[in-house]
Amino acid sequence: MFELKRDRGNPVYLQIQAQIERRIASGALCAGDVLPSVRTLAKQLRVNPNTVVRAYRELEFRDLVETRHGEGTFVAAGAEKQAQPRALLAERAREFVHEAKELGLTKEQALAAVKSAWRSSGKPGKSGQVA
Amino acid sequence: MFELKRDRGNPVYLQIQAQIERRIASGALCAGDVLPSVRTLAKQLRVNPNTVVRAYRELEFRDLVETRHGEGTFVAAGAEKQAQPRALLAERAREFVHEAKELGLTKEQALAAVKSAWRSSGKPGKSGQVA
DNA sequence: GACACTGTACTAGTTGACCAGCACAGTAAA
DNA sequence: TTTACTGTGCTGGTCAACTAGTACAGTGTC
Repeated sequence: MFELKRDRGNPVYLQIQAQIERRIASGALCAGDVLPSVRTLAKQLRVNPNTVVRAYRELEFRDLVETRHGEGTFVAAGAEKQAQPRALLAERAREFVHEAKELGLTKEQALAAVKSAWRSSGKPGKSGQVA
Repeated sequence: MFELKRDRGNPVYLQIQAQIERRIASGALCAGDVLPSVRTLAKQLRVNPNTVVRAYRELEFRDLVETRHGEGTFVAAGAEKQAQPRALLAERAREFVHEAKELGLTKEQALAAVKSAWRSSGKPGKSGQVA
């Protein structure tokens, strides 16, 4: 059974995504397993089907699931291997957040640090130093 | 001289904030130094004074600068010590981004991981909301 | 007091993220 | 073919983040 916490800044589609991801990483969902249809899950969670679609789509983008029009959505082959490094990254994220909180940063500031790092890592040409 | 890159997802006020912070961390700006007035800097960067105000306000919240109504904005005493751990965090952010990119994540997914970690991390009071 | 500077506060427009509503299209079994 | 399921695509509403416009208020010098 899937569960949601409805509050802003905690998008539903990301929660759905994360829950499926965890089940794949833990082995509760295996390659070939069928996921609830978008309508079924949407009804269960009392959200719009499109919200579930969005979660499924991102999982598909990362090759964790496979959707077949008219048939359903399935756990992809090799999904577990995809999901595990993700779990590792979640651990890194927790470490980063821990340090940020110790410095008294707000969530926005922590996110800004990541965004900034993302930009400057993208273009190894110049290091973003301005002064 | 301050510089901006105008693109979405890279808020101007955060860029201003980051540049001032770097100058403090590097010693280019010292305690007591006066910063450009909000209007001066706004004119120079071709943005609205309020955008500069927002940057200054967040820096003030973190005790990096001190604003005095009618006088100006100054680098706060002890600002350098505040700025240096921040630079360390930027390093952590870079490491995190590096790993995320190796996993083939998009920026949005990496940010989602941080957001998720932020939520699930302890809720010690609240995280110093600014606005 | 007049003036030129400084920061402050309120309001509004633009944009994007998120979610919902609804119609459309593919698949499979009776 | 019909029916009941499946996913897809388009559109619009709501909300928050970001930025701008404009008026207000404090400080210092003449």
